[in-house]
Amino acid sequence: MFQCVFSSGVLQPHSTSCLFKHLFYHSATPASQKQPEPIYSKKTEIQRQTVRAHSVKLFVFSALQVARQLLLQQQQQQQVSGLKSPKRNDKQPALQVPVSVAMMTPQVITPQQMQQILQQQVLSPQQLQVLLQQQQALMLQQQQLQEFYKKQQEQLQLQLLQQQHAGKQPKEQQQVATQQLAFQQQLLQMQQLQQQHLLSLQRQGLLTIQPGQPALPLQPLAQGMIPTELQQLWKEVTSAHSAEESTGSNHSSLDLTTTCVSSSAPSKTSLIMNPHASTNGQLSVHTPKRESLSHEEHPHSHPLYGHGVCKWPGCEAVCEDFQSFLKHLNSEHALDDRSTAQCRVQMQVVQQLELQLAKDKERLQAMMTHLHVKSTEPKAAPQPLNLVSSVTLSKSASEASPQSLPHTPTTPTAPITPVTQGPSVITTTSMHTVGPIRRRYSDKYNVPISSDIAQNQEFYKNAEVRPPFTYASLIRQAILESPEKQLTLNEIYNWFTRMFAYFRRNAATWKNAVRHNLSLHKCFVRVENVKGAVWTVDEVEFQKRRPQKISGNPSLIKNMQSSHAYCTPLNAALQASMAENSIPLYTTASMGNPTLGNLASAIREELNGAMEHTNSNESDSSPGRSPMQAVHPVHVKEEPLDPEEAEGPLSLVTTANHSPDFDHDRDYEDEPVNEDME
DNA sequence: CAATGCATAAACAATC
DNA sequence: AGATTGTTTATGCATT
Repeated sequence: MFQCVFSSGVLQPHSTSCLFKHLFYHSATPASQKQPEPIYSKKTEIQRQTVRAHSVKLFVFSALQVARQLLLQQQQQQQVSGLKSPKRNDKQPALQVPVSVAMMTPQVITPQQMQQILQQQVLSPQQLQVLLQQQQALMLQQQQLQEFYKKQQEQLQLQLLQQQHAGKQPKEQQQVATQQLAFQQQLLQMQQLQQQHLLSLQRQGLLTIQPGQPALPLQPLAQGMIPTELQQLWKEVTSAHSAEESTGSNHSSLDLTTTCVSSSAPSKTSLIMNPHASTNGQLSVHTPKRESLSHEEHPHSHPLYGHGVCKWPGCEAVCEDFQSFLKHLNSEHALDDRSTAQCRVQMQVVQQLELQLAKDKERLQAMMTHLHVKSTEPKAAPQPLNLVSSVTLSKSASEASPQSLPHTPTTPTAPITPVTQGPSVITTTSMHTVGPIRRRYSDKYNVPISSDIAQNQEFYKNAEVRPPFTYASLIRQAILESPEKQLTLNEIYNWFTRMFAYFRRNAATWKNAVRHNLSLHKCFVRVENVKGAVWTVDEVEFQKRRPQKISGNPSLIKNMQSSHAYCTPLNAALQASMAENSIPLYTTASMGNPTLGNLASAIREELNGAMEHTNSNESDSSPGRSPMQAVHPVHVKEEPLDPEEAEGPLSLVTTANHSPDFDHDRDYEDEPVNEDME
């Protein structure tokens, strides 16, 4: 199915966003895989046999998940990503641009992942919240499942013991184990959902890590894929597993234990670990000897002991103190077939997870590599003109974070490179307070605003990226889009907030600017109406105001159009979560979607002097109709990040004081702004 | 370096 | 009276 996805299209060489759009377009079907139902449906039939398998597995899963999280966090810390994020375009299937097979490495991305990525790119805070909620729901489900199974397990444990006493032999146990495995698969799926979800979030984080430093593209990521801890963990598990495998099934427990005990390296004995252990990269044994050692080294931090209970899968026995826990461990979880079976199951689970993780990493890497290459290669911008970089950074921003300057890497080697320095940490707060920033729009380059907005509508709506147009242009656009070609001031406000996420904060600032522009420019004519006053546009004046400069330079236009696309909106929630994890994250204020505007319409509009407003719907419904792209292989210039990201906390502080409306971010958050235009 | 364009801030008045 | 709308001035930055 997935291959079908990638084999179905022809891709514009330049557009990462197109790729994502396309992928997203095809991702609807795979989404069904996310349904946890199968687990439930099968659980009843298997549960009787699944004594501890699930709990063991869950246990290991949680450990591995933590490990994976650690891994991903470390990846982020390495500031690798060079990925730009595509815009989410689920509402505009018409905009889907086919992806060429050549561009893709079909095996690297699963539909699920793709969809998740797509769904989570350019997330608005609301979207992310939903996702997080979903994840929480998943986790909740799992918890409930776990509890349920533990109950079942207690009963089954009794049965099992009875069976054993009654002379049941390993053979039957193996059968049980097999079924346990089957059940594990189910739970594994669920776990994978969570993991992928997490992974996606982390990817998002990766993607949001922004360029600015040409020299550090993907290598760090590739090399840093596997944190030391995880690698070690892997090694441990693998070696242990192989050790176990090498022994007869009947004696595996003994051998396994022997291996553990005899292991000289403390870190070589951990078969079961809890999240804490994995997080710390500490490995410990569950054998008595090892425990004592572990205890000495890390007092009361036994992987199998936490919150006063035994963490042995399916046990949960309450242990007053660590000593009693050790006693309990030695007495209840001594070497026997049961413990051995649990270990085996666990190892298999771990291996599966490792495989899955490896695959995911591979895919991620391939994706990033692919995107990196793609975005890099087409860049042939004749001039360093870039829309975003043309934006003026505020003084404070520049001073505060010189490295964060969104300068366009016009070199082919530095496309979407992550910024590894500069404002290393941008807090959620700072992200939200992108506040009054002085920046220059590229409006002067005459990018056809209507087509740009139309093409990137979803992007602008969700990403807090400042549209690369002047207030005057935006106001004009708002007015022209209205049926009556006239709007009240409030309607103009609403258009701004509705069309651009960016204008959902710092209302006082930009509203003032809007009013200022309306009054200042002759092209805006105030007309007294029955209900009050409306604003109209005097196109002649407007055209006077903006000399047409670049009609003849398509590449410039292209650059303009694509430039702002590579910025990724910082996901507030994501950032918050990262902040919670103390992950130094440098993110951008915007996430990009390189939706290249429809150049044809762009040029047309350009030539027409934008006199005749192009219907935005028109461009919406014609995805790949850009002749210009065909004629001129699009050169996507690696545009710099939105300067906002470069702003950094300092800028925030400096501007915050000036902004009377500084803290009114939510002014428009939930405000329905649909009165006009509809 | 000056001119220009734009963003931002703010004072102020008129109106709702 | 307070909020909104509209005008105007000032300032700073970037581009030309």
